[in-house]
Amino acid sequence: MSRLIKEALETVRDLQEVGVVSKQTLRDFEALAVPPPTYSAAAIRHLRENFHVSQAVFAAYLNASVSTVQKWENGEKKPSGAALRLLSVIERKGLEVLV
Amino acid sequence: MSRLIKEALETVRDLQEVGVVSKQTLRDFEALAVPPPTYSAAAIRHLRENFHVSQAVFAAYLNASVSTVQKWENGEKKPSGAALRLLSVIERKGLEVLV
DNA sequence: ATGATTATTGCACTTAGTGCTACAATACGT
DNA sequence: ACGTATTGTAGCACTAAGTGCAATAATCAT
Repeated sequence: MSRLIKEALETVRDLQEVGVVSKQTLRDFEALAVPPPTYSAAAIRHLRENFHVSQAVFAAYLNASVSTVQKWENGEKKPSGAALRLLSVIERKGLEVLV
Repeated sequence: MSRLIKEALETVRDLQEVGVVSKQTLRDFEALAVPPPTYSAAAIRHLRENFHVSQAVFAAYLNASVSTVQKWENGEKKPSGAALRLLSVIERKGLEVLV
C-alpha cells in the first residue's frame, strides 16, 4: 500500500474513532485503499512454477482454461481484475485456499 | 465434490501409495477434482449482502468495476472462471483474505 | 533414441469487463 | 414530511479477456 494512502487511511480511522465518520465509510475506505495487484507475464509464470504445477493444473485450480493461463504467461492477454486479485490470494495463501 | 470423483480420487491416492502413479499425477488429479464453483445472480447478491457492503465496496475488494458487479447480480453477465473461484474463496474465507 | 508430458503458436469466435449517463429507489438527517 | 445523499438500475457502445482447437516444438525421463 502506498505511503500516502496509508496515511489517509490512518486519518479516516481517527475520524471514525471520534465519530466524524461512520463505520461504513471506514470500511469503504479500507476496501478502496487495497491496492490493485499487478502481475507481469513473467511474474505469473514464476508464481505458478513456485508451486511446481503444470499450466493445466494451475488452470484447474484457477478454474480457468489452459489457453487462458498460457496467454497470461506469454503476455498475449492480461488477467481481469478479479483474476489478478485471485493471483494475489494464491501468492499470499497458497493454492490450498482454493480448494 | 461429487461422490464419484471423490472415490476416484481415493483410488488414485492408493495407486500413488503403491507407486503406480507419481506424486505429480496425484496432484494433477486433486486439482482436477476440485469442482468448478457456480453462483447464480441471486447467490452473488446474497453473498455480498452477507458482508453488508455496497456494490462499490464489493467491487473494490474484488478489484473489479462497479458495472461488472451490477451485471453479475442482475444476470446480464456471468463471472469468468477465475472470478467464480474468487467468489468461492470469499464465501469460505471472508473478505479479509483479499487484503 | 523414443515416447510421454508439457508448452507454444496461430486462428477464429464468444462474451466478460468497463465506462458513462440518466434515472429510480431507498435511507438519513434535520 | 422534505430535501438530500447514498445506493442501485438500465441502456448504450466498445475493448479486450476468455475459450477451443489443432498443429508444432521443446523438455524430460527411461
